[in-house]
Amino acid sequence: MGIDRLDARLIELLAEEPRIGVLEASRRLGVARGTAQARLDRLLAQGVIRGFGPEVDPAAIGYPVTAFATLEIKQGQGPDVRSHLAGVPEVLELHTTTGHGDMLCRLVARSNADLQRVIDRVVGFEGIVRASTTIVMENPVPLRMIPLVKQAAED
Amino acid sequence: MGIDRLDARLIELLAEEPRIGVLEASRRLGVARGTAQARLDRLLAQGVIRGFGPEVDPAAIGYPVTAFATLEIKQGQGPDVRSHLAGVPEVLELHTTTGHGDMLCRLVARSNADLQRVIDRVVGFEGIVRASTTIVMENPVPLRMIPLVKQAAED
DNA sequence: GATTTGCTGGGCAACCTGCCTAGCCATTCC
DNA sequence: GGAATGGCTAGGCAGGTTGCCCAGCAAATC
Repeated sequence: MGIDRLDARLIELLAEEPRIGVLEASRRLGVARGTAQARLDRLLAQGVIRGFGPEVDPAAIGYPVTAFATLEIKQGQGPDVRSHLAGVPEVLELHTTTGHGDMLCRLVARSNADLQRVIDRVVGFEGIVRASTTIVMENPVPLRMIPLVKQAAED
Repeated sequence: MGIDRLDARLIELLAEEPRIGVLEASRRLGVARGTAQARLDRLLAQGVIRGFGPEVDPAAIGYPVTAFATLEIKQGQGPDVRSHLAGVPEVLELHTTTGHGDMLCRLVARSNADLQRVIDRVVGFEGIVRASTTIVMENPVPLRMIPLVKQAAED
């Protein structure tokens, strides 16, 4: 039910050069095509690989500013706040966290000035008590899974 | 240099069904294959689409716990802390933020108990003054770009 | 010892990709 | 006005890939 070294190498390979396809991957891994095919099918079936969606860079479409906002929610307003935030395109993701009924969300904006508009829209909602925002300056480690995948394969 | 409606629909289509390929996409969009091809090439060249890497679900490979840690860094230790964190597989991403020389990082762990080990490893480094961690309970809005892409197309 | 599971190596038709051509149309430039 | 440019359509072609199938084999399991 876990993941082995072959799986990890497959994922790694696909992460580096997503366009190669199963056949080429099997060649590089030194296994039969059927094997690579079967592994990939299994990884998809198990949900290890969710899909191969295009990774869009918000900066490249005019949203170079990223920020994280911590929201304090009024008791029992969780569901409403969620659907409100889900309706804001600039909210890229939303997590509910431990603590004071808090949420953490990732925002993007067209500029620092525009961020104000986004934040106003985010917090302009009955049920959000308080919000604190931190702006991202750099992203030294962009979202990555490969090191984790490698580690997971050692079991 | 921006993005138009056709681009947005293309991205949307590829996000929903990444395996369809250019030909099928062009059919569904009602344009010639060459057009879809050219659009996709341009999106890739411009960096709007970074790639089509596999989206791996950490939970499915044994890391169901997600947390965010805010780190306070000692003056001038930024670069060292970065490379330290880059070496920890459980650190999925790292941002430097405004404020007190802070960083924000996303962590995963095998369990709540295991999270302690991860945090110890993260903060067990000369240069990190303080760390505060919040555990993610739910993820009502998983990372998404489509709404933003649609909005960006309206310009 | 018998069965199951996973891998290999190969084959086949259908399909897609990368690349190219030619014509068309609208916008832009001289 | 007239020409050039850029983006789209429509089609063709060779080569590679996919999806699917089979038989043989080895190791692990019962």
